[in-house]
Amino acid sequence: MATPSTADRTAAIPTKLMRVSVELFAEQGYAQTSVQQIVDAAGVTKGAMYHYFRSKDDLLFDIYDRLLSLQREHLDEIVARGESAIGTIRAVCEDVIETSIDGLHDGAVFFRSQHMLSEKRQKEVKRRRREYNDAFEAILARGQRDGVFRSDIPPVILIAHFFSDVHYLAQWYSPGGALTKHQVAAEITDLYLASLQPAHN
Amino acid sequence: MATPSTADRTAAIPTKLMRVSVELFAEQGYAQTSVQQIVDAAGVTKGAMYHYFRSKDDLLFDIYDRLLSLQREHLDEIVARGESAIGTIRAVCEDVIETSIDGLHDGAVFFRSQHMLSEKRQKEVKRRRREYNDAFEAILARGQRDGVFRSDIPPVILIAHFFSDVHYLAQWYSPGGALTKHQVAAEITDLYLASLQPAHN
DNA sequence: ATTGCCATACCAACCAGTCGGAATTTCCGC
DNA sequence: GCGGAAATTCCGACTGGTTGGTATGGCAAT
Repeated sequence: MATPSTADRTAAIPTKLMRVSVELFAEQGYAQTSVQQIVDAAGVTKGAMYHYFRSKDDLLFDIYDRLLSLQREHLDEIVARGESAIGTIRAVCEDVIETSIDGLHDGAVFFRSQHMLSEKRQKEVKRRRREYNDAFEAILARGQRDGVFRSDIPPVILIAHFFSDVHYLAQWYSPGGALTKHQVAAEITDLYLASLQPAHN
Repeated sequence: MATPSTADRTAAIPTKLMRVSVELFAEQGYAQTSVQQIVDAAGVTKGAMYHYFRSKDDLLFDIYDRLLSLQREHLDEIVARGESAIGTIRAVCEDVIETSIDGLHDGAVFFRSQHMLSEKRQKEVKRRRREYNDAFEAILARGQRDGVFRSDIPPVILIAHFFSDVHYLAQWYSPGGALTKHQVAAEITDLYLASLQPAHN
């Protein structure tokens, strides 16, 4: 049959809604995007949307949930490899950047629309981000014990110095440009690792 | 007299409105802040606000205008000193960070609410930011010619690597914490300069 | 016939911006 | 320095339009 099965259809609509809403949120911002726009762009009606999502807020939170889960998953996998501190940091750094480029839209929404979430969900997002931070800090600390990372700068600054690049990506990187994501990931990682080196005497 | 002079009064209300609106925008976001909230917090009414500002948009743009002008001014002053490329970059870097910390609220609004501005004003903001970028890039290029900065990484990445830290500041830095702004400025600048160093052989 | 899926019509809430006018200050001729 | 007209500053009720969310009902499948 030409028509998709029921299971495909019911799965297709929520997916379509999420894809479309991310794009619109990234382009226009969460507040500037009306539910009507979303459902129009997705080719359905409000009835369908409110059947699958309890609120517009849910649509936004799902973006966060997806990204947070994905990054956490990747981090755990890389740490589990048991490489050296430098190797681990390099792998994490490159992976996060490439992943962020793959989902540039998500990233843009992520960093701009936190305060649009309900108090409760903001807390949730913060908690999971802190978890990620802590895991990252642990790798840094290991490198410092091993003497391969500088210890003269507070960890909080070292961490911020890394995440700032990831945040900023959506502000300047354009997939159509001259730089491939692998290049960007490798080069930013290089810069970061260079700044982590202990002072040479 | 106990009552302030006329000149003070007429200047006081727009100033108060701007101060209050920055705080509210930073806390709740531009879209989530109603004009009513702003005027209530400022202790005036809508009539007063719409007497001094043509729209809510104006209130937001003024924040951008102020910050953009200030930063540009500082940059020009530092470049005019005619120091070495390294010295200039260091001074610019430290100054931008300290200035950003002084106006953390402004920064938070700045980086989150660009898309709330009218198309025209977004263009204007972009233009002025690009001007700043170009001036910054010129300093980098000079350092590369002098051989004190690495040349194996595209300037656009070098620039992004710097601005990302400034952007991210409002996300993690808290003025009440253990770190002074001078410390933070000096240490982030250190990290940046370390990553700029040519590969040692 | 009952249940999940979705369209259409509708609503109550809210919000940026307006408007007529009141209060106050500034200006100016004398 | 004074009287009053003109201009400025500010008030607050009101409006047109939009929005997130709901209620009702039809349709298809089990």
